[in-house]
Amino acid sequence: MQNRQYHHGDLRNSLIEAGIELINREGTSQLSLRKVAALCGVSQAAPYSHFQSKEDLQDAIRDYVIVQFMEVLENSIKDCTDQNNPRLLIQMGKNYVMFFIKNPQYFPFVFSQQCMEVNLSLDGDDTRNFPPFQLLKTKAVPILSKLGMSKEKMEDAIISMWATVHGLASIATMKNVHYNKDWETKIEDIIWNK
Amino acid sequence: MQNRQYHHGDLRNSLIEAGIELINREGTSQLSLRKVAALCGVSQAAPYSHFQSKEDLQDAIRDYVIVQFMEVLENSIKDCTDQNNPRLLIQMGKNYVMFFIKNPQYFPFVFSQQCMEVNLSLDGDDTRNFPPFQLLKTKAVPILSKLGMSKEKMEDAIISMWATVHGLASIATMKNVHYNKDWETKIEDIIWNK
DNA sequence: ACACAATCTTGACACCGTTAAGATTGTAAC
DNA sequence: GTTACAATCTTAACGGTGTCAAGATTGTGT
Repeated sequence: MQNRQYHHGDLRNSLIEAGIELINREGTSQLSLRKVAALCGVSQAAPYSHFQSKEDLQDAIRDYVIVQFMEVLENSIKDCTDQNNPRLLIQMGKNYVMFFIKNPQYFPFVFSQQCMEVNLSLDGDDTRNFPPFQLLKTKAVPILSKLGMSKEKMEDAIISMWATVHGLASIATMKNVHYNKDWETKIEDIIWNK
Repeated sequence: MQNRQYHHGDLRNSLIEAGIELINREGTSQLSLRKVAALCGVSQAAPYSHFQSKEDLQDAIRDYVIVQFMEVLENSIKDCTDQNNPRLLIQMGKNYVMFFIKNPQYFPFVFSQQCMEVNLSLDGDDTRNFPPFQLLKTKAVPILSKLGMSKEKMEDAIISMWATVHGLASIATMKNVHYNKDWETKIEDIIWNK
């Protein structure tokens, strides 16, 4: 691992982390393979030993961000003793929005492209489902079942929940949005107001 | 207006329409000044006589799309005899989502950047507010007032309504979304389910 | 007829993603 | 230890991009 000539040692991960740094510093639109390579001190074509294309690197960075996102969501409900309390869903929703308010650059990056599978239906294949929505599904189904909700209504309700928090995150992370209240304390009121 | 040498005649509008065509045909990411110029039969630098930058052209195209969008929203409620019927808000919401389902390319384009002002609060300056949200505001306030809703709750409710339909549009226009039902007939159920 | 401003072209620059060809290095087999 | 091989990285080049400077063309008003 000497003074790194040629072999970097851990270039793949370094490229991902440099990409994260670039997105945070200059925004999603400023992410480029050449800048990321330069940040890692390698030539412009070096990334192609680890990624097939820029989109491939973006996918890897996206996965990296989603892992962080999932940690936040899971931490937000791990203290709930009663896993059947509807408050659990509010907690998750609140943290969904706050994650992107705290990292506004991540929102257009995570949702810019087409790269993730989403299964909105309650039946069907969930194996490759977008992890945050899959988490909502698995947590919401038992809670709503206990409330006596039909399967049809349940599907609508779960989509509605995701749409609300996702839309709120989208709106709150827009650049020229003026809101004279504190998101952290208001999100809950807004979500409830359905 | 002969056989257009040099002076095109209506290049500014032609560039905007060519941009629209390009977005519909190849997607937002494929929009480029040079392609748009080529579509209009002018040189690569010609657009700079009418737009300061690519972003400036994008803003003009965005305005053009938003005008179409506003026509759809206004048409969706012009037949409502009772302007105080809450159904009016559902109608608008449904058409908000359907506009982007019918034109999926427009969603990432209209909401990609930072160029529009948004005032979420009920007070404050609405003169340059994002027109679709401003329309929702002006229509929702009298309806919710008649229902006896407080101003504080009203603000939350209006934000919540926008978030829900906006999130629904965002989700429905994602590329790899699987939904085994018809959006047109289900949107209303999903919105109601709050 | 002239002057001027608006409009458009040509040519260049830096940056970008991507590829081909080849150089360097770690590793496993002998 | 030497040798072969695969992985990794570099250099050089291609076409595409936004942008700017210089100058050519044209409509318009004096």
